[in-house]
Amino acid sequence: MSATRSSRGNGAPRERNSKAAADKRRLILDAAVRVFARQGFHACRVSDIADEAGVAYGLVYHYFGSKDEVLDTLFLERWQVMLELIREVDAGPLPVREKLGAIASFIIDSYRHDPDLMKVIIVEVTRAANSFGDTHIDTIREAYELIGKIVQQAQDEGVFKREIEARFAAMAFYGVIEQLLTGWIFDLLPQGADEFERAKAVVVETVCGGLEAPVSDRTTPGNRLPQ
Amino acid sequence: MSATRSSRGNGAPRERNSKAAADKRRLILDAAVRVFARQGFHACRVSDIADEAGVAYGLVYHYFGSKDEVLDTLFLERWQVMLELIREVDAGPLPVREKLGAIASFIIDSYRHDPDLMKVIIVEVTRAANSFGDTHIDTIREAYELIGKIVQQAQDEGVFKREIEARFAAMAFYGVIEQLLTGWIFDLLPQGADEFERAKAVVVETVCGGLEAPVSDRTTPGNRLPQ
DNA sequence: TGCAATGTTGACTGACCAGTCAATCTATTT
DNA sequence: AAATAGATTGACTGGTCAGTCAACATTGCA
Repeated sequence: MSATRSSRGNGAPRERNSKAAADKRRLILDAAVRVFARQGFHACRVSDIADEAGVAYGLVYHYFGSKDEVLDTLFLERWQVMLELIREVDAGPLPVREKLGAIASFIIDSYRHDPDLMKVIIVEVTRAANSFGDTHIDTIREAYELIGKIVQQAQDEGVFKREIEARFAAMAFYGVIEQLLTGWIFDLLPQGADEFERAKAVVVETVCGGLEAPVSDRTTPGNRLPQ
Repeated sequence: MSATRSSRGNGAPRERNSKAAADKRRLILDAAVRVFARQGFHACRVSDIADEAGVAYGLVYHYFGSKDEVLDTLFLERWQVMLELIREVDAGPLPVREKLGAIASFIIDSYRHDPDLMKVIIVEVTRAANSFGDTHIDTIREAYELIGKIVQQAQDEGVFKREIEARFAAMAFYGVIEQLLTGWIFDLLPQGADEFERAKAVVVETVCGGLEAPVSDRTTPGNRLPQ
């Protein structure tokens, strides 16, 4: 399965018909999201994707080097956007609580906006050791590390207590979010605009509540990170 | 893939050679854990399991109805033990923090004792919507609900604040644990006896810290659950 | 000793499906 | 209008693998 990864890095043809071509490519990607979400990556056939997109079987291979590459593309496309968001938040001047709140909001809104895509990313990539998770491990790790950096800074400022290692705290934070999405994906938690908003509050309340230092410690600024 | 689920519910032959037969069965199960952990359920062949166990291909089908049934068995075997532990803890008289601590300890110790098995359960079942996760959803849900019950009780006692719904809190708690295991599985977090112990503290600190009510609210006992 | 009954073997089959490719179509350029 | 290049089609192939089965082995009992 994971043998034939990629081969034609580009995917999208250049000039000329590029507009129409890009549209077809997107059509296939969107169809793939639906099919992967409905049947799972392993259980679906490439022909299911083609059928869902209303194109011929071979066209999938015109735009993508392999079935794997379709999923890779979907994952990277979304994860890069998320990494960018986290980097921006990290660089900004907000207090930790709001930084983490912004990240939680982004991920939960991603789910609200396209639950199928997030389902596919979580189910087929983020948790899939031995297959896609392993392939993209460095990309995934980067998110954890950026969150860890935010926690670290809060610890340096004395807002978060130091007893809990930043790495651990970052995993905890991300874990809570992903588990909430998992709850929605498996239909274990009710969904809806209200629920999503409340979930955002839960993430921040729960995790930050447990990480914050007693008010006294707000002294000792410690050494901030160079940048 | 998920078509031929079960057919011979028993699996273990009865009397007579039952001792030796049970051993062979276990031999196959243990081999399957290693193979599933190493290659993943989808990527491995039944012959890999047979080879790893040092038995003939056909013997796997003597003890199990299908490849799926092997994984089902591994999952259920472990999950039932966990459910029992949670039920005991729930019924006991400990304060919430210790109840949740005991659950976190159990899961983390399960990983320490048999990381391959926990890897398989998390990667192939717990997060696998559309395949095994879907099949076992009710069994999985039960764990979340039992944890929710513990949180609920703490809220009734005024130890945990009521703003965060028990269901959410339970998911958050479990999510933190599973994400830590995921960190170890993907080699994103260092492992070792010390790390595991610290992780237990992190889970309880982080989540309970965020859920506990300010000391004042310890009044209003509210209505306890009937039992 | 002989006869069930269960344990064990591995070659074989039938279905399935990712990926290929030669042919056809469409648009753009000159 | 002819030429070129990319877009689109879908039948076909080659390999893979879950599951079957008929034969052989071992065990316990009568």
